[in-house]
Amino acid sequence: MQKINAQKKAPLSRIQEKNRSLILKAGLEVFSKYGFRGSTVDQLANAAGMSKPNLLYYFPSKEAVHVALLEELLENWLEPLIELGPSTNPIDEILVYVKKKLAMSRAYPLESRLYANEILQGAPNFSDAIKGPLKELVDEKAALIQGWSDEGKIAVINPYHLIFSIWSTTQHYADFDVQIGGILSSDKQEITKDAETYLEHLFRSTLTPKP
Amino acid sequence: MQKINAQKKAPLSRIQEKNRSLILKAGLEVFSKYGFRGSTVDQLANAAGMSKPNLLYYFPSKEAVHVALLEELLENWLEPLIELGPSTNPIDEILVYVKKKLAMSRAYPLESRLYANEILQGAPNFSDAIKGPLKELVDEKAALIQGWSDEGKIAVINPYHLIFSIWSTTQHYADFDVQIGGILSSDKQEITKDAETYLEHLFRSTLTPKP
DNA sequence: TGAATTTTTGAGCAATTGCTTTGTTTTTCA
DNA sequence: TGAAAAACAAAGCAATTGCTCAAAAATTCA
Repeated sequence: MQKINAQKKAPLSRIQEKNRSLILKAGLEVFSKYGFRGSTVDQLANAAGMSKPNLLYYFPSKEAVHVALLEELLENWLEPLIELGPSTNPIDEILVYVKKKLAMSRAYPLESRLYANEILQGAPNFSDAIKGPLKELVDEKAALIQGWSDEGKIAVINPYHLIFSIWSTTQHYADFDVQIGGILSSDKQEITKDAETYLEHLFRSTLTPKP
Repeated sequence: MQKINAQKKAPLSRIQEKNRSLILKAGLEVFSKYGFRGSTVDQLANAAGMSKPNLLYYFPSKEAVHVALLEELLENWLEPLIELGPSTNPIDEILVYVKKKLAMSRAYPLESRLYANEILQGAPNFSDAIKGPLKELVDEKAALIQGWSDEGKIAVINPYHLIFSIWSTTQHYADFDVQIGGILSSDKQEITKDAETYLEHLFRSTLTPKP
């Protein structure tokens, strides 16, 4: 258990780069589908196209792969909300955020499901991130939105629950993809278009102040 | 593989009744947290307070417990939507549905998570239900809502995506419970109250036709 | 009561789990 | 080129998996 120099950042050879990314890609596929406990190292190794011991040569354990994925995920997850900022037109500013989140659900459905799986299982590897950086960011943006509300630029709404509803409606298109595909017969592109139209109407109506 | 009399409905003794329900309760707790693949028969038996072979005396396999739970779930899941029907006040009719769904998320969070887990994993035991009864019901109610929209009684919206947004926003309070609890400091009762106020505003604004 | 039936479980099975050992192959670079 | 280092994998480890067996304990009911 020696770990004097916590980071001995040997700059990663080309092979290391490639294999670590193969493993992370495989981990994303497998963990997002079966959750941490439902996934096996064999599945990971197969999906990554390498032997089990070789996978464990790059990551010390199954959990290490999972943690690495979650850390990477957090950044991308927070990014669109970070970009939400002061604006002369708060409604459009919020709608841009909605559209970015919807686009992310479409572009990165596996990431969305990985996240959903982790939360569903009680966030055993993520509760620090939730109570720390995520909460701070949400508090900050909720205050911003509350300000708009106080100024009468948007309707009077609870900013936290607004954010929750943006998350839930947009991520739904990734997480419940199978359900939506079973109910709607249109192709994905059309579903996405309809979703965007609907969500634009949904949040614009909600945010527009009443006279 | 004989199965001449498919149903030999011996009417279940008191012991059978009790133990089957103990097992289903245990299955709900375990499967809703870890998904099917992430749950073990040992966990089920422990949660049910009985030995492993005894559990398997009542259900032939781990999968049988899971399937039984999903079948039970489907009915309860569809019920509130079934009740959505013709009304002279469509907006309130839909808002009643929203409130019922939110109440269900609060009363039966484990059921919600069981469902979410199954969908996330690709609905291996549920895709028939989705493409069959669920789709039919949603088609029917979407037509009803479309009618209201055509008559100008509610705003012009895509009824399918309206339903998806009701599902996602309400179920979010069960499925992402851990995340919400990490962000909000208020107690559950207050969160539920705020959620209800917010969702009422959200869907009323959306559904109210523009002049 | 007591014989038949139902319920329960300790022990155990083959297969799978996460991970290690041990050694071979490939790559690097002096 | 060749020796050191890095990359790889066959075999195997103890523990856990889903499930079975055989027999004991509890219950039912004539």
